[in-house]
Amino acid sequence: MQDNITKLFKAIADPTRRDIFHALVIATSALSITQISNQFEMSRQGVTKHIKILNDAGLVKMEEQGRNRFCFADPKPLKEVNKWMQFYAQFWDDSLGNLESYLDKKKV
Amino acid sequence: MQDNITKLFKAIADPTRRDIFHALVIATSALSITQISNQFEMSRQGVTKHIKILNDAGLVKMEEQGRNRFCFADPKPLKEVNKWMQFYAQFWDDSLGNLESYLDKKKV
DNA sequence: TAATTATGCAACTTTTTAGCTGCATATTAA
DNA sequence: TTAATATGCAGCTAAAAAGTTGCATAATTA
Repeated sequence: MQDNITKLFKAIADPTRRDIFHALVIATSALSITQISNQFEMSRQGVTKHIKILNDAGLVKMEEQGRNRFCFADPKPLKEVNKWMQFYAQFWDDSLGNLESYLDKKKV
Repeated sequence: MQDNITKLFKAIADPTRRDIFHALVIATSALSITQISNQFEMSRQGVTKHIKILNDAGLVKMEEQGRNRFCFADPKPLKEVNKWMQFYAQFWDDSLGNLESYLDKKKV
């Protein structure tokens, strides 16, 4: 299968999933699948699939309560994405200069 | 078509493309398509396609020189990804507390 | 108990993605 | 000029992704 970081990147690469994730992050409480589906012009099963992918990536957690399955966002895994980006951040500005400093460090 | 941020996320969602991008970032000079291809166990045309996607996302720039097309990385667009993540960073640690502070801010 | 509601599972279609091979062409080297 | 090299373009395949509908089932509500 795919490694975790790839799962993460793929999970947030889809605009609908970013929207679902965002809705869960700013929600004041956990939301059931149906509640989430109602916010999107897509079938419930379509939303369910997206949530499964977000869940596999660790970005959404669930809690069953009777016939409801309440979902809530867990942004922590995004730390990994941030970590991945940190390496490239040194090249964002003044890229040549920073590249040189990176190469210097590498030599030492 | 896709919006820029989605192009960016999709570009880095593929592990091969992250590898190609990384190779270009740490390269001491621009590399031709053939030079890049030689570093990967994949056909030149496969690599070319990945580079096109990275180029569309703005992460790779090119410069033609005779029969060569030299490629080099441009990590700047990743700033956008970083910006996207900044919003969620406030929920990484002590997520409930920070969520509340976000909600407080929203109310004001 | 009967009707409603929330959900999962399975099967299917369509689109996108990742990769390939083959061929044409332009540039450079012998 | 001939051979080699670097590349693009087109077309193809296979697998993955995004989304659908239909049906079954468990939990609630009337």
